[in-house]
Amino acid sequence: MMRGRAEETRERILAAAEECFARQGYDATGVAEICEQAGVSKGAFFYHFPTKQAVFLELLERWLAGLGERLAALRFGAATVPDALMQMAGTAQQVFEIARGKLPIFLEFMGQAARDPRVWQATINPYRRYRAFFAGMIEAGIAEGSLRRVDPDVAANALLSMAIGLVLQATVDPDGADWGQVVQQSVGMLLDGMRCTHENLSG
Amino acid sequence: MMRGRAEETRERILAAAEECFARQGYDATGVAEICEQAGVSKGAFFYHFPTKQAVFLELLERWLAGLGERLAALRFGAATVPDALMQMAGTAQQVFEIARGKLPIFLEFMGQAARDPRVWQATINPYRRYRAFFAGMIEAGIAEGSLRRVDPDVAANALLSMAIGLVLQATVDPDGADWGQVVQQSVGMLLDGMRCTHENLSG
DNA sequence: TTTTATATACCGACCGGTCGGTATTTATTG
DNA sequence: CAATAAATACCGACCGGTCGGTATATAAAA
Repeated sequence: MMRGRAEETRERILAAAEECFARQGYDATGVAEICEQAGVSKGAFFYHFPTKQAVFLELLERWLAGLGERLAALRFGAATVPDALMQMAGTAQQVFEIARGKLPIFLEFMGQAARDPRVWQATINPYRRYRAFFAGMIEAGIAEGSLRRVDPDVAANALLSMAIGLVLQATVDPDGADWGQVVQQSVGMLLDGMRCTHENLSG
Repeated sequence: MMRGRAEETRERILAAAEECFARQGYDATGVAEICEQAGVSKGAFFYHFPTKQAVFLELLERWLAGLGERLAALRFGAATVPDALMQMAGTAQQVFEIARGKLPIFLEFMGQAARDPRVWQATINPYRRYRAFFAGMIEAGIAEGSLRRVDPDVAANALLSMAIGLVLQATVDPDGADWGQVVQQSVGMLLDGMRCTHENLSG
């Protein structure tokens, strides 16, 4: 019957917090506000979470885990590595549309990570996994002959930097461009410098 | 002669605020704390600035103006456009060293810009100038024959995205890499996709 | 003295978190 | 099954403390 009532309350708190954090930022969002939006009392809030920061951290972990899953899923859906990367860039359009207005929480995550050691720890490990993941893809691309013999770590870093920069711009200036398209163009241009062309294949 | 005593107070407040914001973030920094660090009373603070946010905004404007000047200065110091861009990337090393520990304020700026309309206005205009500036450089590069016929706007966007992403990473994880070097490698890789000739010796 | 500049004391709003108590669900027992 | 006990989930008033900002006093300069 009421099985999982507590669980549902937890989820409602998390959802409300996510929305508030995205709209106003972590500090500007009061616990009372989250509770009101979740239709839950303050008592319930502190029954399910020890502190406000705990909510933030759980949100962060879910977000990072979801991102990792999505990346991994797209990894094996394309024939060649450049294709896979372009396909990832292609999904950016949908991601931006879906996440519109919810994106500022990304900034919040970064900002907290730069200062709070706990948040930093929770962020940096997935981040390094992503970097290794991309480096692995580049390596595979070189092995399959679709990419030049670039340094995989450098290329992965360049790719990640661009991705981060694009997300940031889309966050701050969502109406400034068709970011979905910009992502494809930008990544495409970066890949042009890594693709294996006949001119530079054998030196 | 006490000429400029008020001016010096102002500067001390700004410097103290910059340091505090960088170390703890905007919200976590109290006016009292800024005053203490500046060796100034709260009365002096609110004599020179109407609100805490006004301090933040002036800091932001100075920062953006300084960045613009530095970019413009480097524009005409190189023979070709790719050279100029690589030279800009080269200065990143110094910038990161100098700004070490002062970089988190960049995140603060972005975070506020995503939410506060006034901060957004103060940020977006310089940002668009930078984008136009880079687009102009790319165009010049094409004209001088050192770059392929890429879309200048797209290329400028890619360049800016990468720059933003790199600064962000260096902010969150300053010890995670030799960012100065990473900047050069990443920008170099992007330029490889835009260069006209393939004289690059891939390492 | 009038104006400018800095200092001190203070206010009201607000915030994260606590606490004593209540409702609801689950387990136990007759 | 019903009755009861125990554990779980939730409520909302309240507290200590902080914060941005103000009011007012004082010192220096013009």
